[in-house]
Amino acid sequence: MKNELLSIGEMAKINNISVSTLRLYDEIGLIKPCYIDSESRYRYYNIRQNARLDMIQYMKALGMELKEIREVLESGDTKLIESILIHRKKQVKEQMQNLNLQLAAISRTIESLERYRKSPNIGTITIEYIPHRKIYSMPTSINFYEYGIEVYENELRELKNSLIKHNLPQIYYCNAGTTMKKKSFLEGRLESDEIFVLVDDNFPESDSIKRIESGMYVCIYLDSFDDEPEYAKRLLEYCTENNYKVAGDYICEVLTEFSVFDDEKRGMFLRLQVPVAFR
Amino acid sequence: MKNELLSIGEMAKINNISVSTLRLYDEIGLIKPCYIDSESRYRYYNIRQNARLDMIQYMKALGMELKEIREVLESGDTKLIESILIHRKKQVKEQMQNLNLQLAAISRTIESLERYRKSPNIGTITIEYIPHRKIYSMPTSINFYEYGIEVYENELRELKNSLIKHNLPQIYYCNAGTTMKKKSFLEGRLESDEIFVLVDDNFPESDSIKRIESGMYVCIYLDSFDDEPEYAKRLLEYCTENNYKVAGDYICEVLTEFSVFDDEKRGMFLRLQVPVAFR
DNA sequence: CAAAAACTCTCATGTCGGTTGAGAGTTTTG
DNA sequence: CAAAACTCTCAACCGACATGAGAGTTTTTG
Repeated sequence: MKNELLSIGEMAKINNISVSTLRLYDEIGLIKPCYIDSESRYRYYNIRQNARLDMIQYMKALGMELKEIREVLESGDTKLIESILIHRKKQVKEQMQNLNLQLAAISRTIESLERYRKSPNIGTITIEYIPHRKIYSMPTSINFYEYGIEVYENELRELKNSLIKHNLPQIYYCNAGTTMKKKSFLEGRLESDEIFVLVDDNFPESDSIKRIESGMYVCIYLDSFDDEPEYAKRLLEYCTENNYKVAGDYICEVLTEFSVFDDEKRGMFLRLQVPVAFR
Repeated sequence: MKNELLSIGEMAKINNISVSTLRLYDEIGLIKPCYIDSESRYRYYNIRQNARLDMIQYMKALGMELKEIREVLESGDTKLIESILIHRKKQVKEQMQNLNLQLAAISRTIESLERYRKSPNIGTITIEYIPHRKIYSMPTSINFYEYGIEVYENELRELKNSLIKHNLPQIYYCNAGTTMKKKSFLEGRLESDEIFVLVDDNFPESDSIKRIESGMYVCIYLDSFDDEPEYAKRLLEYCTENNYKVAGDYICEVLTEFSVFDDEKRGMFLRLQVPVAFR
């Protein structure tokens, strides 16, 4: 081996890159060895080619694709690289936003799991302060209490598609819930009013995004939609017996949902709640 | 088609997913159609299976891999999902850091391109205020001015590997530079002292990371390392003629580098500089 | 100077999360 | 009952490599 020339292994080592990557780069024309032995087909590089390889690695670190890098290297056009970078900048910003949403969602989910593990027994009634929340909601087109779970699932689909249409990250589609008018609840009629998902507090209020005020809520816990009618009744009875004055609409909130156990049912942890006023 | 069953196309549509994705999920066991016609092999889903599909899509939105999702669904273990999520959280945070670095590097590069286009003619001498900078540096093991570009390239490799060893993002490896002691410069001897890369201002100072103070610098612009000796000489002459008192070490800074034009040389834009004191 | 070790070659395959397409068969619609 | 719409399986493709087989080459070692 001549003094000046580096074998592919040496070139790889001094550049912290793998031999196969160098071969790939040769194949796609990113960086060709300066000399190829015509008999053995061995590739040999010149140390000066490091400059080009540095450039390649730098552009890669900027997130450019190999195809783009090749175009830049072929054209030698600084305008081209600039336009690619400006485009890339947008991409990166979007990715960061997505990651932020993901991170928040992951944290929410971990918390939700913790809550699930420490959850009260089914049927427990509590009186809790619940901070304010924001929801993305849609009126239900049918009273799904009168029909089966299929109708509820359809409503859910519509909510999901509506979220997508409104360009809201689909990641919010989880922990859904439904509301019922105070009047219906008090009169013991199960009449669905709205279906919703919780969203970030910093979304501006609008037609579909509204705020549920904080306050004291009487709550009852359960683990299946099937039991909602019965437990809603118990909740109402409890309020009546204890003379709590229902101060707003009824909410059925999904705290945790793991549809992992079988295909047929949503494995859930629910909290039915009504705001109550003291005095 | 029975009332209860959804064809794969219907299932796809109501879930905003493609038919082929559903087939893939079937194949890898994420979600199996509840009924397959034994003659036509057509897949049919139940609307209740949306719950499982929702779960899948949600976990996907959290950045989980399909394999992980399958494991969670198979085991039905909330501990498993939690450990995956905790791990994923770390990943996401790392990714965000990387993206932040990328974004900064992209912006620097775009600026550098702009600067390149508005750069003064070769040989221009300026007197400029240069804000303080931070550098990651290594002493040069040989005086590369005495040897060829190969020796300089070797020093560069060492700097690069040193960066990697110190766990500094490789993205800083760009816009390298070298320094020379004030004494050497004043006596007209070309003796390399250090080789460096610029790093973020918020890195803490250490053995290898130090601060170059802000100040007025006499500078000369050029476009090739080959010309450095000559232009360094001109810089010194200029200082002498104009009675500028050299106040610190000489710096050779790479402002822009595009090794795109050929394999043999670094296509560069350089600024030689010495700090000067006015009294 | 020969044998062993280390290296390199080409070519094929796998990774992930799908998408696209071909060619054949099935269901729905008018 | 024909046409349109749908679905099936199977294979190939994307990007940026990694891995491995089997053959050949170079370098090191004794």
